[in-house]
Amino acid sequence: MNQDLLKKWQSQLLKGTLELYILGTIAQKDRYAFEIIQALKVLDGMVSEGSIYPLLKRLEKEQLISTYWQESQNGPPRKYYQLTAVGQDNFAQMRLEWQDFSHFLNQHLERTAHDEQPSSQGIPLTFKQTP
Amino acid sequence: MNQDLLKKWQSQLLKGTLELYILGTIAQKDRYAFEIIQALKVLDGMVSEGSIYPLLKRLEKEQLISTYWQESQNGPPRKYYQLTAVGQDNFAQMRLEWQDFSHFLNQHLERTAHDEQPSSQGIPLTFKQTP
DNA sequence: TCACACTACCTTGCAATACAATATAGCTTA
DNA sequence: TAAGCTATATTGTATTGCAAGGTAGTGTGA
Repeated sequence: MNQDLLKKWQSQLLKGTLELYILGTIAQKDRYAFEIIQALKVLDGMVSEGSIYPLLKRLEKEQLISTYWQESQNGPPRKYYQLTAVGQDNFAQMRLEWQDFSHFLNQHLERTAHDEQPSSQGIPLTFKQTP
Repeated sequence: MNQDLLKKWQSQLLKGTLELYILGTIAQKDRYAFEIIQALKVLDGMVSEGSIYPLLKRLEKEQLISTYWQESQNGPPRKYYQLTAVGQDNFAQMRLEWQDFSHFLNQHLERTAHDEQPSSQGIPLTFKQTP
């Protein structure tokens, strides 16, 4: 497959989910941006600084996270991020959304895999019918 | 949680995955746009026409799908979409990407759920180290 | 002392994409 | 003729990931 296309698609996959990932990371314990960025470098350059800082800023603006500064033994001081109460709520709900969604898509792909007898009633859908 | 925020996030979740979903749908059997749109209406208005038509156009331009017209018993003629050979390849690969990715994120969230003893080595990462 | 590397922060401009809104037109039925 | 459904399509906007670039503190070796 065209590697450019693939890369473009990967970055599209990140939309939305990157936010969830970061919230999850911070939910574990307080983190500073550079720490997160370093960790994500393992992903073959799928994510870069230019994504993280603006995202963190947005999350702070939306009051899902808050920050505090702390000295470091080796290097400049670090700006730590922590979940607010609202952020925790939000995270929990987004997490459920994600589970529903990924489950939905996986089921759909499952069907694609091994049914060649077309379902007579069109495309079955099972994703959350929340009112 | 703020319902607007949630809705915005849902639409972000779709980025990238909508493409995969559509390819999967067409992989099952040839489809026309309106059929897909109708089916997706079940999703509480998560997806609308304005997303589907441009997407299909893009996929055609990238030669992942091709089209043919066919008369309908009730209404205007329909434009059917089918996967090309390239499209099938692409679909298969995107599907693997998706599986890796969703698995990765689920694992990450899993860790978030029930470890309060912080892993001493920072954030563990297991997502595909493809060369 | 000077240069370099590393840690750490941040901003700007661009590209991709979902979506609301809107437009067009054929077919059916009253 | 008009309404209502089927069906396709386009335009403009907002969101968001990312490459590229910038600032500054700390440590190390020549």
